[in-house]
Amino acid sequence: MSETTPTTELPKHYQPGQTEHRWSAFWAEQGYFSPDPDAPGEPYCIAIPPPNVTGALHMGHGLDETIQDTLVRYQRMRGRNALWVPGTDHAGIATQTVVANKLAREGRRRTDMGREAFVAEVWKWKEEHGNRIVEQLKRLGCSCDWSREAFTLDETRARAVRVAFKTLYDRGLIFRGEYLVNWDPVSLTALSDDEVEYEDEKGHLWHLRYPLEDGSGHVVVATTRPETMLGDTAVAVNPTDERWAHLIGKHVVLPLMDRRIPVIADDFVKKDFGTGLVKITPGHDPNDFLCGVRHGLEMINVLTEDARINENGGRYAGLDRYEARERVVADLKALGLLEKVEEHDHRIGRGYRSKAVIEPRLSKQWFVRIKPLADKALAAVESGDIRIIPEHPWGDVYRHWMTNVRDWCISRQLWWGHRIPIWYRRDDPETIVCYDGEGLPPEVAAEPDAWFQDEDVLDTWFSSALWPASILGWPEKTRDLAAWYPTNVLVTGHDILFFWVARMVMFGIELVGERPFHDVYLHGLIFGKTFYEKKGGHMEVIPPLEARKLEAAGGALPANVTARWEKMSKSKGNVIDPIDVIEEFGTDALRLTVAAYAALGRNIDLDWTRFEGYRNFVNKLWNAARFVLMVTEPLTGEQFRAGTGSCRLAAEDRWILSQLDRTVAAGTGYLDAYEFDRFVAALYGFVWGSTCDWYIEIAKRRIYAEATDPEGARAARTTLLTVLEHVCRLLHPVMPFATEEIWQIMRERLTGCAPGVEAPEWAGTATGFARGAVCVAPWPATGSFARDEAAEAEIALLQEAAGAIRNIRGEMHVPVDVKVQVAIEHADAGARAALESQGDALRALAAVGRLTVAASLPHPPFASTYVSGGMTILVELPPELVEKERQRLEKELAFSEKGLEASRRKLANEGFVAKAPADVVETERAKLARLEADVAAMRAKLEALNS
RNA sequence: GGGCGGGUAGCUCAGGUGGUUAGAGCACCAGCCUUACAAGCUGGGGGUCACAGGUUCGAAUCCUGUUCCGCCCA
Repeated sequence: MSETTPTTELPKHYQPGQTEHRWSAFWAEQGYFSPDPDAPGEPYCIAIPPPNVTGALHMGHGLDETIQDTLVRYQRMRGRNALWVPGTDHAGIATQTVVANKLAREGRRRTDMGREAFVAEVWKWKEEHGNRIVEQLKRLGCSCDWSREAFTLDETRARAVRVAFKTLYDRGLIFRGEYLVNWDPVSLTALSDDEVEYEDEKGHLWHLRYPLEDGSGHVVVATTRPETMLGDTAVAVNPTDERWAHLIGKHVVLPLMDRRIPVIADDFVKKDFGTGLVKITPGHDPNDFLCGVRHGLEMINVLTEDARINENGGRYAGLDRYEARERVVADLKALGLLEKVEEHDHRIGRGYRSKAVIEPRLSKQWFVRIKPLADKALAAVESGDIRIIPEHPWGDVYRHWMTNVRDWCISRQLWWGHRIPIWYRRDDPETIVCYDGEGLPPEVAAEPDAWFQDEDVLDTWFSSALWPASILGWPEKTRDLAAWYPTNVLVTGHDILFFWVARMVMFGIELVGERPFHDVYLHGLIFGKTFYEKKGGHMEVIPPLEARKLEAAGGALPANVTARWEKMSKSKGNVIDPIDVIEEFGTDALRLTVAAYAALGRNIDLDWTRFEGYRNFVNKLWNAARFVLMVTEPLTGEQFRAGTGSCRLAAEDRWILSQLDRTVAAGTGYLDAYEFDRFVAALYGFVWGSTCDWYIEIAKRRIYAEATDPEGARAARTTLLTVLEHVCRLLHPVMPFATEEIWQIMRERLTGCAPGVEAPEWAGTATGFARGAVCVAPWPATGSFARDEAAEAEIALLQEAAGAIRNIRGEMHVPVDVKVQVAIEHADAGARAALESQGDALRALAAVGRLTVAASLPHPPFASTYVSGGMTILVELPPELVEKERQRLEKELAFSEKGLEASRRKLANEGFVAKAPADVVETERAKLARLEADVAAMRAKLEALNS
């Protein structure tokens, strides 16, 4: 057993840097977070959204991980057999790009090295850098089971991917087809629809003349991409467009290429766009492609894979697409075939990694047939098997997407990833073998030279889509899988609802046979504040350090500075690095802050200054704990074990325990409902507002009066420790480190047990001290302490009276060390008794000297007055303050009169009295009566002052 | 162009099914190093709840329109 830390040695400020590593190591040693699948307790499981293996922790992770850890810790404390599986994602394009760039800086080219050598380099990189993100997750306090850490490209996950692919292939749900894909001409790979980001860009609309074959003139087509005309195979008009009806069926001669192409009718053509005539390039435009399929048009590809014109582009072959555009336009102009050019905004797609302008491209790719999978995935949400939280708007977004989703292109022309498990016969590439075992399929092994494997790898999301099952060992029927699948909740940002969440649902249902999770909790995205300074005619980004000074300075911004909330990006200087926050404020403060921001369905505009507020809260709890530990030293473990029930509790004890019970009930409800912001607010208010501001201050009196009232001191001490111990357990899920630190100090003092050592004799007490750590202590139960409305009313009265006297003292500038004489009149006998019993507390809280309470009292020569609801408080003051009191009282009077007027208006309104519910009217009447009395009393007082 | 959010104090945000004299934290002002905490304590000032209509006895809350900001889809 280790030495108990003397309270006097506890630092005045909580020091996160000193405690966090210690408890992280302790939890790991104890194995608290590595559950056995056969252990008792209903299973509870979360699969982490795997961060990119090459990435670094950002605020989005800070939020995502905090929420998951809060849930897992909460459920673990509730007695669930809780498992949180960590892991990382191989992130195909991102990682390959990072490593290729690094090699390029060393003068080595991927294409020169060859596939095997390059992939080996990526693995090397992964081994060197993959741990960084894991270490950072640990710093966030994540209670993951690190022994089950998974990687989307490791052995187990690779097998899952092969089996998934083969199963889908055998069921006809994977097919190969020629499609127009989103081609990234820089990364040289196809991208899925959602890996393309669209943005508006200024461009032009070129009006081109295509001569009619019969020499009867020409048609004018409008296009934003004139170079694609090289691949045109038709001109289309809307069938209802009377202007051009006579052209349908005729032919035009495609300029520059001298190709004869038809004029066709298709209702996708918008009559009001350009001339109402559009050129059709099935090989290079998605709409035109579909049109081409409908009309059986020839599909001509005029671009190479790196976006140059190919041999189909005649004399333009070899030119880059933008050079070709200029040349085509110039040549058409020279031929008199350029009618006009207009300014035109259009949307262009860019690869979300490479930022290259995406080129629609015809090519052979593997696809997942989505419709049958989407139907089931849709049904799972419709039936309530899967709950999307918050339902609005994401439930509708999900449904809409699932009903309109297109086939999913899963081929990626990369080297880093799961190689497509397909082999083709060299002499007949239509002969295909799909194999889900390790190594080569038998027919290939028999004749290795006769076959070749597909060069491509699978889209990273293909392996991520299997994640909730593959982390538990699927396709093997493991004990983990039996215990923890389906997982309980998937926590992620709403930006990857389609990328990932939807695909997990589809694969889970189709391949594993069951939904991958019950709940999907989608949180908002995090934005940072960018500061701009007006300089001359333009706005300039203010660099981070200066920006932070501006923000910390508070108050309004200078006139030439404006701030906007934008996606965090380094160039804007609005990135907040969670590790920096942890260094400066501590992990608990970071977690409290993001949890407090996590209101359902909202994006988060993250403000630096909030971290400080929650750092202060952690420190507040720390100091409350220091105080409690200091003043409760005389209390023995046995006395404490007897509990608050063994004490003669005062009203304030019953009050705080009653408040505690309400907090337990509310807090539990909030966590069950994923309302983390409300949870934090409730606990913050209880700890700071109720416990520190009032209970501790009131309790001091009995502790210091121990000699005359030992029983009272014992009750106060027991209550203080009880409240603190419960607060530690309640706050632990969101604030793991400080609570473990405080709880262990307390526990060691009272039980004599070192961290981790169980204390069976404490089982069944109101505390969690039987267990060796707060992270495995039981969650506080609602109903452990009585709700005591009489005590609540008594303390509310004390708070009102203390507040009133403090207000008077403050407004009248009575020095702190001067005690005031106070007389309180109250019409109600019960209230008088309550005030009498709280007299000592009131004297201490409001620096009151003599205090008298009665139904009616002789008023002193001059006093400052507070009037409310049958209570009159008179604070004796020196006569020279009479003018000040007049002003103060007039302000109070004006305030009450305003309320009185509003109340009168309401009750004078016949409609209100007739139609409002009786209890509302009754409440209003009582309010009116109270305000009338208050106002009358204040007026009388003012008159007395004036006489 | 279609859809969905949002606009509440200088800043960040609360305000489930309409009924408080509209709240909190930070910032601001005044006073306090009162032995748990100055990362603190006490008091105070500050909002025509984006705008305009409407429904209702009653609207920050419900409806319509306008406007601004953001996101998603085409």
